[in-house]
Order: sequence, then C-alpha cells, then structure tokens
Amino acid sequence: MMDQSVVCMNILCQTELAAGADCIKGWSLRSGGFANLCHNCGNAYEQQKFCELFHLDDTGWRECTSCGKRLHCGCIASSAFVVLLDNGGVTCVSCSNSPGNYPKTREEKPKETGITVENKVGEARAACIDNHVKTGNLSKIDLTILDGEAADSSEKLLLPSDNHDASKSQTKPHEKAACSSIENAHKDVYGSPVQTNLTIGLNGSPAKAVFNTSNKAVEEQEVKPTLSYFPQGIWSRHILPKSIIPQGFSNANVDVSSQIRVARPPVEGRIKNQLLPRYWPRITEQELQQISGDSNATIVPLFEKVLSASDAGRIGRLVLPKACAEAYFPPISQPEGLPLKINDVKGKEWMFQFRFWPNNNSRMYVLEGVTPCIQSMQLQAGDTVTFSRMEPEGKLLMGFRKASTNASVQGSTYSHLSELPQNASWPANEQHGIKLMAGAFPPSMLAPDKKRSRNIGSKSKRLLIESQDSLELMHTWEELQDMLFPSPLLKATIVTIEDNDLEEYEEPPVFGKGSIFTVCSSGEQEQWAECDNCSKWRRLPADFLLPPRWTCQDNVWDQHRASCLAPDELNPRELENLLRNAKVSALLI
DNA sequence: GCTTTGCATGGCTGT
DNA sequence: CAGCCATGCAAAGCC
Repeated sequence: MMDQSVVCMNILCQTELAAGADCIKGWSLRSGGFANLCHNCGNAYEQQKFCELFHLDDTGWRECTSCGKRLHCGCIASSAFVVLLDNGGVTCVSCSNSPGNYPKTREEKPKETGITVENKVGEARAACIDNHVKTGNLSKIDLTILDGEAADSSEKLLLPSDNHDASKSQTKPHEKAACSSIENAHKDVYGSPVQTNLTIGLNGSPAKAVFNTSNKAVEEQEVKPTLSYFPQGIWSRHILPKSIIPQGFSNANVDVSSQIRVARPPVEGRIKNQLLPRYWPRITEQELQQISGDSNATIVPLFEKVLSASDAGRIGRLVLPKACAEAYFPPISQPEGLPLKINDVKGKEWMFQFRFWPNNNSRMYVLEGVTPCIQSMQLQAGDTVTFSRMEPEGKLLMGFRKASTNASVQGSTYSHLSELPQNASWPANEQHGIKLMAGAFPPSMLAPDKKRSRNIGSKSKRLLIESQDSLELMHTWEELQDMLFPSPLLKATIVTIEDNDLEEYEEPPVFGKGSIFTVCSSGEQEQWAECDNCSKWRRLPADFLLPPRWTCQDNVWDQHRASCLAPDELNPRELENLLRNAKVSALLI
C-alpha cells in the first residue's frame, strides 16, 4: 500500500491523488499492490515504478533526450505521445516528427539497433511500435501505455511486475485473456502499419490506370493514391514552415518504421473500425494557423463532427464518435469518465466531462457540458466542430466551421472538400489549384446564396445538406467519373486484352477541366471553357478534351481570343444565360 | 413543473 | 448483419 501522494499518469487528468484517499472527483482511490488506479481516468499508475523505469526525477519529470523539453511522467505513461527509445531515452513527438532531429540522445549515441525513422516528405509521418519489448517491466508498462481499453479489462495486469510475482498479482483468466488480446492488438496496430493507415490520394506511388481509347475508364488496375490518413492522429504537420496541404489530407508520402516504440494507446475498436471518413479532419492550413497563432506549435488535426440537433441542443451533450473518442481522448474505464480541458480557437479553456454510457455491450461516448461552448461559438445543428491536438503539450483544441462556411463558394475555385459526400475518398482538388466550371460542378456550388441546410427527411438526420444539393452532388459524382482522364502529358501504352485495345498509363488519372456544351443555331455542338487566368469564357470545339488547366493562350481555335486581353465573346446577358442553362441541364441530368 | 441524467430503441451505415 | 449513434423517454433531481 502506498502512502505517498501521486499524480495520475494521464496527461489530461493528472489529478493529484493520495493512496487511500478520495480524489478530487469524490471517487475513492483504489489501492492494490504497488499501484493505484485513478478513478478520474482509470489509469493505473505507480509513481515509483514509473520513475525507475523511465528514469524520471523525483517529481516525475524527465527531459526529452532530443530537445531537452521537460516531459511529465503522465506524458510517458498515457497517450501523451512520447516516443520511447531503445536506449532507454524518451523523446517528445515534436522531436520524433522533426527530420534530422531524431533519433538522438543528448548524453549518448543511439544504439544501432534503436530507432530509425524514414521521412520522405517531412511532415506527415507515422510511427510504429516494435512489438518486441525487451524487458519484462517495459512490457507491462507498455501495455499501460498502449491500450486505452486496458483500463477497462485489465487494470491489474497493468501493474509493474518486478515487485510482485504472478501469484501475488492474482491475474484472473479473463484478465490474462485480456492481456493476450492487448498484446495482439499491440501487434495488430503497430506490427502491421498497413492495417492502421489508410492511404488515399493522387500523388505518388504505384499508380496505374487503364483507359480505353475513348478515354473512359473501363478498368482500374491499381490506383493507389498516397494521401495519407492516420486514424490515430499520428499524422501531423508543423505550422511553420507552412506547407501546402489540402483540407484534411496530407500530401505526403509516409513511410512507417517498424522499429519505433511510441507511447500511444492502441484501442481495439480502432483496429476493428477504421475511422469513418466523415470524421476525417478537413481543417485547412489557414485554420491550423489560426489555431496555432504565433506559436511554433504543431497542430495535429484529430477529427471533426457535424453537430446533430441533439448535439447542438440545450441538453449540452455532444455525442462523440466512438472510434474518435477511443483513439484521441484519454482512456476511461468508468462511465463517469473524467473532466477534459479543451481550448477553443480563441484560447479560452473549456472544461467538459468526457464520459460514456454503456450501450448494447458497447459504449457511447459523450462530452457533457458543451452548451456554453456551443453557444459561445454560436453553433447550431449542421455546423462542424473540429478537434485537434497541440504538440508537444498534448493540449486538446476545439475549433468549428459554420455550415454557412462549408456551403459557400468563393469564386469558382473548388476549395471545400467538405462539400463532397463525406464518405467519398476524393483527393482535394485545391491541391492542384484546379478550378472547375459551371458545367462540371453542381450549380449549388456556383450559386452565390443558399438557403441554410436542413435535415434530409426524418431518415437521415445525420447528413445536413439541402436535399437539392444531395441530388446535385450525386449528379456531380457521376460527372466526375467522366472528368477523370489520363494526363495529356503522358503517353499511353497500348495493350490488347481480349481483342480490345486499351491505353495503359503509369500515372493515375487527372481531373479534366469542366466546360459547358451548347448547341448553336446551326445545330452544331460547341463547348465553352473558362480561362483559368482571366475567367473569360471562350468557345472551343465540342470534341476538345480540356486539360485540368486551360487559359486563353491555349485557345488555338480562335487567334483573336487567344489572349486574356481579348474581350469576352459573350456579353454579360449571354454569359448569364449560358451559366443558367448549364445549371438547368445539370439538374435535368 | 422543469431540468438533468442515464438508458433504451431503432434507423442507418459499413463490412 | 453488426454496431454506431441520434434521439426518445423515464426516472431522479432541483427549484
């Protein structure tokens, strides 16, 4: 039985607790063996053991072996994103994320068998834990660190083991099973990074698409885009220097080292259920900068959620997606949960109660007490709240995006991926600066003003978009299929499959520029395209396939209008008719 | 009587 | 079909 005052290992809890006494939440502190369980967050801890194992000083602090920043034992013991080195050192995530700054220790050289990080692009990266833990103690501690659910099912087995043998630990069979499952989960998550990283995107690696000669994609052999998404929030970006990454996606290739130990709690639910795309953070670089302010902090976008009516209602409970809650918030074993400090973009600190309800042998996670925050942000159903984490402090940040912002269109630049169906794994076009035109994208995206969103009937209160928009979006997706075509810069390899000549390309398809087709008085079909420089509309042959970017200089069919200085062929009224007709046509389709 | 809390239900979505 | 999650509802608490 311990009698010294200790601090809960959870960085977001860190309640100071005395063995045998009640913690500040009024829950009695359970004591057993050499460890205690914080009933705030459910984390098992034992200060002395942690201090020994991680060479913490008496106050439970330790310096990052890379940058010298002070790391609290809570960081090391919980999901606070500290990388453990084979040589016994620890480093903060910001160091582990900084190319060239890792691995190294201040006092000693890293072991050859230690950690390697391959970082091809620099910002987004993933770390992977080697499931070979060399010491028994570390093995146990790692379980504490790694498994958020562990607090649920295997509190005792989380204890350091060297001062109490197996007989004393009284591990029950089901706990052993839990231990096994944890270890398996450990291997599943970190031993096989492919399983945990969803790779999406346009740039990059092995991509091969096959088209038939009419440029319609008839078969997709292997289109393996490489925008990366890390459900564990591992992908991060440094605000400074600024990078060009589209909303919600990293354009970085990510290589995963299998030789790094990361103090990050794997959660079985996260293994089984990848984070749904609708929760992928779509925060923009600008928003990230806004959040980070002038600080040199790294903002890790975690997830976001469109507020439901009940979320935004007066009841003050925000239902959290289970996978997100388990992946990014501190592990909780008691339904009471724990208080969670979250800062908003203005720097104001909010205290919510992060808890869960048992639900059909599962859990339903909620943030309670959100009403003041929701009201402060003037949010309502349909708006989006975003959750991020500031590194290296591990501070949680809460931002928001008004639905009106989501739906707005500035100019014709398609700069809001959030407009697209949330389950669509589509690359962010703005990465390439693509502008899409009236005929290519839904009229709703071109319309300057819109009614505010409402629920689509009673069946799907989850998607808060105009029913008209939903039709338009569907139409747009169909059109998008036709917009994909091989880059004009690439030469195709003709392959014959079952007497059909197919064009094979080594690169994935690109977006073609949208256009408007009209029929002139003579009955001849013609095409109108908007210049990407001057936004003037030019007449083109109907059979011309527009590249992603097209300007007046490319107008080889009309030398008089092959310059942006040339006046519009259409007067404002004709242009208005053209756009309106295009809108009507799109709706009819 | 109103609000808060905790649980249950069932629609919906992803596998 | 499993399970997430939006929401309804009853019980408890509070004014």
